Amino acid sequence: MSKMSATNIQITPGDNRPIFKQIVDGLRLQIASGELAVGSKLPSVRGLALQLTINPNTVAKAYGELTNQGLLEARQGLGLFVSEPKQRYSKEEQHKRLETAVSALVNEVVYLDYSREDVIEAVRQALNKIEPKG
Amino acid sequence: MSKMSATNIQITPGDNRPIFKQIVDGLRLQIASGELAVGSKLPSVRGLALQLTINPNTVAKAYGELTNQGLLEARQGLGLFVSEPKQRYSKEEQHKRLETAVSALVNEVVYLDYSREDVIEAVRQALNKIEPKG
DNA sequence: CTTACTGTATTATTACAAGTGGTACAGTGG
DNA sequence: CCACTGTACCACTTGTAATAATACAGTAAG
Repeated sequence: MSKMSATNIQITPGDNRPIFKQIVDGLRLQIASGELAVGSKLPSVRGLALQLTINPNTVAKAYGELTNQGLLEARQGLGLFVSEPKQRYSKEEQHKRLETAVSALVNEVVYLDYSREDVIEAVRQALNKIEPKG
Repeated sequence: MSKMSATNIQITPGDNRPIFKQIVDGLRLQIASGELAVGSKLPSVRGLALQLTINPNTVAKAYGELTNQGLLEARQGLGLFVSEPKQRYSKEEQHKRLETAVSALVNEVVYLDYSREDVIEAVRQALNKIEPKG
């Protein structure tokens, strides 16, 4: 009963993001949506690397990133666990990140044949998928 | 009367995007908003490089990217001009790009202390800024 | 024709990120 | 002790970003 950690992380070769980034993003979403509950244990660095057939260092890099972000906590010798999310950005930093992310979105879709409402609706649906009670 | 091309492109050192990407994004937005009208001439590769104190090759790379995207057209020996925007993505490609862009946004803001409505409102305002009659 | 401007292409070099591979170490639990 | 954890290195390869220096064909004006 020790193999409770089978996160549905998928590495898609067609993705333009680096592997470690795909892992970070994937886990962030799973944690945000509650699919990965607070306190649950993650697959080991070597285990997930074996499962995804990638290098353990790549997994470690992703885990380290998430640990720095405060989403994971390590218990020495035991493994990594999902921790209580805590806000570590200042008001200004948060605003800047929101603006940057929004600008990136607008830049991407500005020449797509979608109306403003189409884009906004897509954002709304994506947000609703993540945390039904956000 | 030949110096009509003073695009307000700015290279911010704090930006995590590469220089050529900043130029591409900046020009895309200026063209989309009409700030750079169709048919207007762009600063020369060497001129803009001098103005931004960057390498001409970097400007050429950005211009080449925009030309590939169909936003610019070169008239041999004369310079680059903003061309009529033409859609070159399939329905599926457009949908994929929208979804990818939206996912990236959601990933960025999911742990920021903003409500769904806050995020959507930020997107709406950013879209309104771009093309008032989109 | 000459000169000076356009975009474009090529080659070289430097710097850095991403990924793989291997090794090592401290802490934990059987 | 032994097998498992995360973490930290080091070396190597690959690809991208940026700078630098040329070179070439087309255009316009003198």
